[in-house]
Amino acid sequence: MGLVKSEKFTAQQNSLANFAKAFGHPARVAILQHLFKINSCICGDLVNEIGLAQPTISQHLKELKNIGLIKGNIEGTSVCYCIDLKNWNTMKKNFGVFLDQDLNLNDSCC
Amino acid sequence: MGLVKSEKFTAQQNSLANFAKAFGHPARVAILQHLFKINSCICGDLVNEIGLAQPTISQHLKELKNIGLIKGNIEGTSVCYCIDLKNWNTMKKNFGVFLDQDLNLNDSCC
DNA sequence: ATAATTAATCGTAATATTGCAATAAACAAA
DNA sequence: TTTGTTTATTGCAATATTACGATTAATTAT
Repeated sequence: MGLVKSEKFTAQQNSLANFAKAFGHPARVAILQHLFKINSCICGDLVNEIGLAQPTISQHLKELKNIGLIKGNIEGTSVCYCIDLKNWNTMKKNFGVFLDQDLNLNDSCC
Repeated sequence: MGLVKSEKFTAQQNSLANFAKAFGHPARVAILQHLFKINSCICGDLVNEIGLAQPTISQHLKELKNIGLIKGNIEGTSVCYCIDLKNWNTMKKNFGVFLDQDLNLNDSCC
């Protein structure tokens, strides 16, 4: 009923799904790409860059921050966001294991 | 409005987000893992394996099939599902580029 | 102090997702 | 043909997500 039955799954499965969910919106993909590209931090430029309203971008940033992929530092009246490389690498490793499952597969079937 | 403004983003960003969305539910993660593990095909065993109702599993299978990650062959009264390795590898390559963005990043900031 | 700037939060509308009971469809076995 | 088996579909209820206008909070500039 609109709510995931997480208790049926392992912690790893839930964790992977949650990170995937974070990547499951193009705005969040674009935000992460822009943060990587700029290499240093960014704030409300993302609103101009992406073209969604400020509260919408702010909401996406909050989700990325909640799951730990980015962090934000207050600099005067603006906020400087950047990738949290430590968490990114942990996520990346787990995702890698999932994506490399095909290496154990001899052949397709059916 | 509950509806993504896809036109604001590139085809690549939308594609990546769509694959991520497919991984964004632990049941679909579990289904894919089980298909890889069994190495050959599977059908309604997934219902027993995962513990969600049959229509729910059927719905998740449909989503995975729609995005091209699995394919199903009818075998008498049951359906044999398996990974679509060709599409899996395409997805994997695109995801890899996204995940490897950190390699261009000299240092974190803020 | 007042005004301007920036970002977060609140409230709300529209749409999407999840889950399942009930049913249908397709086939196999008796 | 009738019965059982398996999977898909329909319909619906509950919850989640997306988006944004309006507002608030915090800081800076005048």
